[in-house]
Amino acid sequence: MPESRAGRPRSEPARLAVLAAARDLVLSEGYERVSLVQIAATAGVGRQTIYRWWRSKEALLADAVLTETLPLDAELPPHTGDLAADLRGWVQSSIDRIADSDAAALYRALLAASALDPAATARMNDAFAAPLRAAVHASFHATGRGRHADVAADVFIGAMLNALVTRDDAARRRIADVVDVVVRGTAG
Amino acid sequence: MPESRAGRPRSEPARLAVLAAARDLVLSEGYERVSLVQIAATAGVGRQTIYRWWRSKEALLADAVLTETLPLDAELPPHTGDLAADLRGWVQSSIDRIADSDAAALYRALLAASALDPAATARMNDAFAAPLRAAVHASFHATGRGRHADVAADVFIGAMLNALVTRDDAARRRIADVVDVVVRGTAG
Amino acid sequence: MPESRAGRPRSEPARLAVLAAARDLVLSEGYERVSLVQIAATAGVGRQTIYRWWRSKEALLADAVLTETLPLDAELPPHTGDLAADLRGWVQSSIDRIADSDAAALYRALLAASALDPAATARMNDAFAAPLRAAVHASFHATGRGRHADVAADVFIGAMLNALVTRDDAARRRIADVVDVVVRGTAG
Amino acid sequence: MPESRAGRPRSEPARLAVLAAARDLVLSEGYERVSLVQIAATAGVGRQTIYRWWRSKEALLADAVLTETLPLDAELPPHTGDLAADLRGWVQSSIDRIADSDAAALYRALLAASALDPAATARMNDAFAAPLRAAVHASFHATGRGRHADVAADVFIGAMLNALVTRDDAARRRIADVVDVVVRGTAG
DNA sequence: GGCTAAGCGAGACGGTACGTCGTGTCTTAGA
DNA sequence: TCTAAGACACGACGTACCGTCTCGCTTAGCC
Repeated sequence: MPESRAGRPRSEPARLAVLAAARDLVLSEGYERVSLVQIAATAGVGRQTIYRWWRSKEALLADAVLTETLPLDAELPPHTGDLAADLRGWVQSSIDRIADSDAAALYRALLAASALDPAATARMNDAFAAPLRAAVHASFHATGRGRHADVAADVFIGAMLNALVTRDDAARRRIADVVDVVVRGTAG
Repeated sequence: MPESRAGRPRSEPARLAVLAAARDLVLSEGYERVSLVQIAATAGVGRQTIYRWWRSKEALLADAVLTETLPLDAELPPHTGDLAADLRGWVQSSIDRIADSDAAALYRALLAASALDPAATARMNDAFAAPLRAAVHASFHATGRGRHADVAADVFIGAMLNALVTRDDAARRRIADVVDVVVRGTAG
Repeated sequence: MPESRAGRPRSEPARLAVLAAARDLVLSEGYERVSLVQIAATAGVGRQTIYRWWRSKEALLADAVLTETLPLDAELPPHTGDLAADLRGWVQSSIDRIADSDAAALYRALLAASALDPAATARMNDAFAAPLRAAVHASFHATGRGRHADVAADVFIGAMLNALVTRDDAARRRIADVVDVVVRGTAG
Repeated sequence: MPESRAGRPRSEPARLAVLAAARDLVLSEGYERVSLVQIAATAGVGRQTIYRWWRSKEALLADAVLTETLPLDAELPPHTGDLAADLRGWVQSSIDRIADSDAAALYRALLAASALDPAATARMNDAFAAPLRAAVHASFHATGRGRHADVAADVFIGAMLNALVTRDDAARRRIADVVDVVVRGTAG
């Protein structure tokens, strides 16, 4: 029995309460204005317990934001034979899910953290870019556009980032058109 | 009745020293870790002097980052008759100028600030998105693609954001291909 | 002009408010249970201001207790010709002033600090033992008992310490008898 | 029905290790700076074990200090017929034993605890004042000075406290003279 | 040329958050 | 039921920073 450790085990409920409290406070107070004291109080947890799980407030927030933001679907959109329509629906619904929700602030926080911290970038890639890229690869290879898959994924990811960071609803609605342009531009 | 007031005039050299110090410290310490005390000391300036020019640390950093990051060229790329080649060169050189430079950290800081603060978003739009969008509009209208101008601008901006935030050199190099796809996809 | 320093001068009112708050809280909460947060809040002062004046909570409490406890009278008791009566009245009133007052807790705190910290001992000596010793010296030399002055002072100080630390009212009342015994024992 | 309870019996070695560790740490770190964590670690004991024997850190320290400081001899000094000489030797050797030893810090800690906490005062009284007072009573009654016994005990205790708290070697050496003065002052 | 007023560097002010440490309780596995 | 180990809630400590205020001094425009 190698893994049984002495002493009282760490409280997973406490950890989850902290993550939930962090998410709620990022949403209600804003990423930059959350304090550990607030988080601990909201979670009903001692401050030291937070530092037992995370090295710093920064690490906690990175974890909380990543845990509480849903990763994009890596599943292929259902094939109807019409690539443009399939992608359009899938990309549009992805960005809508991100930008419509109350959690848009969490995604923006995730983006900001990534811009400032390479480590956060890697984690955002795992949850965000990589699944999307995989799905696009599958679709594009299935339709003979394999060599354009990475470029297309760049474009979709970029368009989402743009809509997210600018909060520009018009840009968000134009994402369907972006898909059409890319599908046309990668034909043949 | 001139608006010159009595008393000693504000020191422009002090203001510039503050901006330079802010930029240097963002680069050397990181956006989140700069402190006003550091900035004031580095600039050889009293703290109150900074607050005489900017309302808050946040405002100073936004201003410093924006002042010290070069806005994209709003000038139309020189027309050679080959839209794809013109755009490709212009977009690629823009992103290279941003991402190659030591100041990439400043651009990332600007992006992070925009993600967290709508006010910063507006300023970033003025300096970046708007000029780029204007240039694309001009090019696209001149080549009969006017109705696709906004979508194309979305894509170029997005691709740049993606390359910037992910620090992915491969994605950066693919931006030339992005331009080609968009030009093809908006033909006719 | 050697002493004029740059910057805002330190606030003497703030310092005094801190000392008063420290004294009040030692009296109401007990020496061991006072917290700097309480003191700062009671004094209406930022915590950093306290650390600007004192190096630590310990240093503040030592200073506060010493400042707020009245030193013994170093003045000679009025000579009536009856040394025993003069000393008796003076010693008894000294111990009564210490032990009767609400500030007894402050004197006990001072004693405890002295027991634990030689630096505090020196300060207590200045405020407490030295004046008493000086007064006893004067009286004893004036009455031909000079060579017993130090011993007598030891006894009076010790008796006071005993009454103070034991909180024993009977011992306190016996201090008058202590004086008589010493006067008798040092005669001739 | 014996009062032995079911389950594992408490570990007396653990208790003694805790007391020894507490004493050592008071000596090496200082009374105010000892922590339970240190004590437990030094004693090789779990923290809960300490709380099974003592109600609080304070109670442990009081107990440790008292256990590790030798109480004064309550035994009468051997009668030689010369009260002054007998007392002088006994009192002087008592204070020397206290103040010379490495454990002087423990006695001072005990004194400090007594000044701050009435409960500690009671314990100190049991170990120190009461035995000394009993011995003095016996001696004084045996020599017809019974009515001065309490006063004399006050003086001896006080002189010891004074020497202990002030760390003043001269005062310590004068204790022999104190005895002489008291013996003279209580004659007849 | 002196007066007035605002800016200047410096640094203390009240507050708030951070990350660490200590206390006393609780919860594991094991003796 | 005790043991060592260690997590738990709580709260104090000392530091860092923010944005404001207050010194003595400097630097302009206006009388």
